[in-house]
Amino acid sequence: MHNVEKHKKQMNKPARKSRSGARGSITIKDVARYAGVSPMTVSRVVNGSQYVSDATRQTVLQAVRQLGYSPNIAARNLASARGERMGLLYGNPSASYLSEFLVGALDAATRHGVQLVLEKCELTPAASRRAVRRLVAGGVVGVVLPPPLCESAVIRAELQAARMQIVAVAAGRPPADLMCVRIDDFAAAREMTRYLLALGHERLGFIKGHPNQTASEERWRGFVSAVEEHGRLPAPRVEQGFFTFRSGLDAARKLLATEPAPTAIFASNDDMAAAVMAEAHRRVLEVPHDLTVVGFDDSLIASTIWPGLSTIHQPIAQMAGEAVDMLVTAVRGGKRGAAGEAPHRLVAHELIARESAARPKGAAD
Amino acid sequence: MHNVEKHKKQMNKPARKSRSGARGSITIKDVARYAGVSPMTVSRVVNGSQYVSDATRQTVLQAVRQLGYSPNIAARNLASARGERMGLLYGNPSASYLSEFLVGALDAATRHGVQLVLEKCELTPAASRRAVRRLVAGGVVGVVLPPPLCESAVIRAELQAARMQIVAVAAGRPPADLMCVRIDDFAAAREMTRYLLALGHERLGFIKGHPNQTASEERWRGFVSAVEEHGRLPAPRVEQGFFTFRSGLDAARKLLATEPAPTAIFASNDDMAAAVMAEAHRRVLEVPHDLTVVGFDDSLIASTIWPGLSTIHQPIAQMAGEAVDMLVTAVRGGKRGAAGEAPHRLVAHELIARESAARPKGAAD
DNA sequence: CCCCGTCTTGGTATCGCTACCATCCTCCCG
DNA sequence: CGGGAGGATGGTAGCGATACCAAGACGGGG
Repeated sequence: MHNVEKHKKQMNKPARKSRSGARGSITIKDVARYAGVSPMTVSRVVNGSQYVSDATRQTVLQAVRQLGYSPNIAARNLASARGERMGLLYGNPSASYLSEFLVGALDAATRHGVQLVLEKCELTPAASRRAVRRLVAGGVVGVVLPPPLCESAVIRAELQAARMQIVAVAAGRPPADLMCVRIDDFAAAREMTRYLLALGHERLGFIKGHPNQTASEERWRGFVSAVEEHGRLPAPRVEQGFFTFRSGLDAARKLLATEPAPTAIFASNDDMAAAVMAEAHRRVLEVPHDLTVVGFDDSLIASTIWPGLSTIHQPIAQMAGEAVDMLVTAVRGGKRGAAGEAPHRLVAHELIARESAARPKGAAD
Repeated sequence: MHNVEKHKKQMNKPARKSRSGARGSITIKDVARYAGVSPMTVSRVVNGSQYVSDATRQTVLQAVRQLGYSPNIAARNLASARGERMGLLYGNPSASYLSEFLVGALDAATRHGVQLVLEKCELTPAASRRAVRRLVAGGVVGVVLPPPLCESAVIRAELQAARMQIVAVAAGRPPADLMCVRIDDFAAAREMTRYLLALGHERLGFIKGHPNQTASEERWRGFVSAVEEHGRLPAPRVEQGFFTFRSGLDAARKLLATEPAPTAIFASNDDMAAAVMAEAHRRVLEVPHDLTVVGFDDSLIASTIWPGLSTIHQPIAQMAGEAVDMLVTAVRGGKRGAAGEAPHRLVAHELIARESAARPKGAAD
């Protein structure tokens, strides 16, 4: 209070609010008038400039609060040449993935004041071309590429031809010249496998992911790595899957038909893990008592079904947000970096232990 | 071509593109200069005004295409007082629901040039209050309310106190004074039940939805209605569920333990239906040969699992889009309609027949 | 042949904000 | 005690588009 008076910044108290634009909303000028400063100062306060005295800042902040001022993004974007459009090209990842992804991306977009444009795209070259054309027509300057689209060389080529900035998300093993946000699929799969081994499982089954995604191979490598570092195990049973429930069902059928059957099955994603659980039930095997099942992704189904699936969690929303951050930086910085290294960001995954994993039946308790 | 020359609109062909703002992008003025018309005319063409001659329109359109012009949304919003912020308050609907919802909402938002602000909110009064406060602080003027939040009187009250426009989506039986987009849960459930009856099922089981959602009751009423209109059936078995997989599992256990067991079970949503299938498998019942299972919502899980779940599809993205349309209309039209009837929009649902439903075992083929 | 209404088109003034520069004040150092 | 560095503030000029009004062009009725 003292500060305020000393600095002669007193609140004017005009009875009527918002009389300026007649458009109803409060503008920066209203706040300026109310706080007895210039619009520029208000702008500085709102944007966190250091060149404002504390006293003034407080006065302005109070005025903002009292008037319920919120800056007009359109004007702000216009004046500061922000508000670029960013594209989000999505294929058909699982809906739960997309959902979280959207939340994260949209949040970051709002924070940066950029607009997010969604575009759906099949994996065919023709569809890619069409999608990219639509993005270009929409004035999009950068694109976020969630899986599985980030694996498509065609789409990347199309986008690069259109001189778009690209950030791939969650590609297993991305090219070095592509900006990318991802988890370490290798380390995560290794960690999960170690977890199974630590529980005492020795007869392991593994269901691989779709061969056209590099993440599949990374997860497989992680599994193998843990098995090898443990040593002295019977050779694990392996089946090829394609990330779908159906393919998981087929794989599970084969794995459980072998004799002796695995005591733990690690599926490369949750959909397939859920299928393993379904097949186990049909064979009247209790999960986790008779069979341990774990997945990867922590997708919706993992926590929907019962017992809950132990799996690897990716902070999808956070990753999407960082991808947008990265894109904004790249676009604003204008860093068409000399074709060399592009920024890669590795975020932490997390092993979520739910009810689907336990010690094998024979094990000492 | 003749038209063009007659009207003296010839393309100037300045070699260099985009020289104005040095900000890189092409502005309306560039196009105007290139096409030899005034910026206003370009604006009219781009916005589809009727007061432009065909010849001029063509010239301008070509200029737009050649220059790759795309209007600056920020400027447009600023000049035309658009670009309002709309909120999307989401609780924890299934992720797949949210995902589709976001896609539809975001698309509509982009179309209208409004910004979409996401806000997560638990169902407690405190959390609601906080969420609403954040929305207000964010300058949001209208809110879309997907289920289950649209059922919360607390949230509605909070929002109304903040003088927000509200559109509820998919509330089963919404108050008349609330703008709303939904399907006819009653009719849909009746249709599904008739479908089961038409297949020849007579011993039916039904799992109710969460009692705090009006949609649950509507679906139940639809089921009852179809059963009654058919007449002469053994009384259906009914269990209370809560829309979760776990609750479906419990309900299924009870339903399948009765003697004689139902030949068809209608769960009030897909998660519970999936649980019924899981429980059936554990009892070594083949779906659909030994038991028919149907759900409601066509959520992700319905098409993920095998056999695929027959269910009721809601056009979620479309509904979200219409909700945003409605909100924009309400906000721009300033229709604080006299507390009476608010617009309700009923969209068509669709019965999706997948593999989980078939004639009962005993039935003549 | 004039006048007026309708179709087209162009100017001008913002919209709300920030970039940029000018200014003024304060305080420190020689 | 003067000069200068740098903090704090204000003024001005747009950003790129549309709203609104004014003004030509054109054709038909009196």
